[in-house]
Amino acid sequence: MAKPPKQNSPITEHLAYLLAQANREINRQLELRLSKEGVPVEQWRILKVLSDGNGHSMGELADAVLLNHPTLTKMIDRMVSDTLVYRVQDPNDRRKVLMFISDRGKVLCKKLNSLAVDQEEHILESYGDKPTSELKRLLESLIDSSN
Amino acid sequence: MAKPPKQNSPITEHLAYLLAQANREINRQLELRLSKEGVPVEQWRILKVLSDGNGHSMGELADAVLLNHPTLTKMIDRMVSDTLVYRVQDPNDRRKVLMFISDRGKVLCKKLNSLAVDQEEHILESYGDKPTSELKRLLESLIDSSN
DNA sequence: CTTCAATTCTTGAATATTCAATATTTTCAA
DNA sequence: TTGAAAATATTGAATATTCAAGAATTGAAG
Repeated sequence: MAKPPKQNSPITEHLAYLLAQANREINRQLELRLSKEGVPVEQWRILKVLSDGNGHSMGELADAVLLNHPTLTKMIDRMVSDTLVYRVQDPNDRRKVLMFISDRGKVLCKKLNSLAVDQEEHILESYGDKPTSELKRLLESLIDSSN
Repeated sequence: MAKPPKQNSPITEHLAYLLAQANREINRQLELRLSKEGVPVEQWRILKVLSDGNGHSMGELADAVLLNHPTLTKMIDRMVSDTLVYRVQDPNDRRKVLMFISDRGKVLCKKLNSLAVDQEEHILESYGDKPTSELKRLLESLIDSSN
């Protein structure tokens, strides 16, 4: 009797790979739009989180925008130079630094938001309304179940 | 009449963000497993693609494993040093280099595959069978619709 | 109170990635 | 057939990221 061929699944069937591939593609598209304003995706995320007007600590921010602490510190350094955001020492816990968005940052953030909305709309068109919201739902619950 | 507050959707609702977050988390888990063999995820992908025994050009490989050409070149340099893969000039088109997996590479790849399968099983358990295959289906069709 | 461990952020060195330029080979039109 | 354009891979310099260590502050136990 011949062994059944232990068919090893190709890499394209792994969830990790599909996620990486989809992420890469969607990110590439978004990057392309935001490059009109010369801003990397991560900076848009930072501006968007800060645009609630509240102060956010570096740790909080790093989690929210999916960056390591040192990487975030250096990116924030650049954004401070560009006067998009500014640092304030937290008066209640002086180990912490609170980040705020500047007026210039708010103006830029609005432009970026509309570029991003363009993309979302483009996805809705080509991919469909229902699959999009279904995909979002599934991704949220995957993330939940991973904690 | 007060304007309705133009509620700007938080970043956590954007598809691009959800994909990045899910990808980061799943990739982190996979990295953790593969680190048992001291191998980065990208090298596992390379080995897996090459394990069909056929020669693959650098361009083909770069597409398949989601890496830029120069990044791939340098990663392959390391893997050649580790005798996991080797280069052969394509006899039919001498601009190309064909990559092959070595015996050592095959042995390592098998170990890595089972570590990756562990992870997939862990996801199936905590996230569920049906949501997983549904998510895969949606990701594939998103990727399709983006080309 | 004092001291020691934990938390938060930043820094500098090591490592990795990217961009632009280069070298080689092939393709194809004139 | 020749010469210019395209395709393929690599290199080196510029840039970005990461890891490990450091500085400052807080918390909490003795």
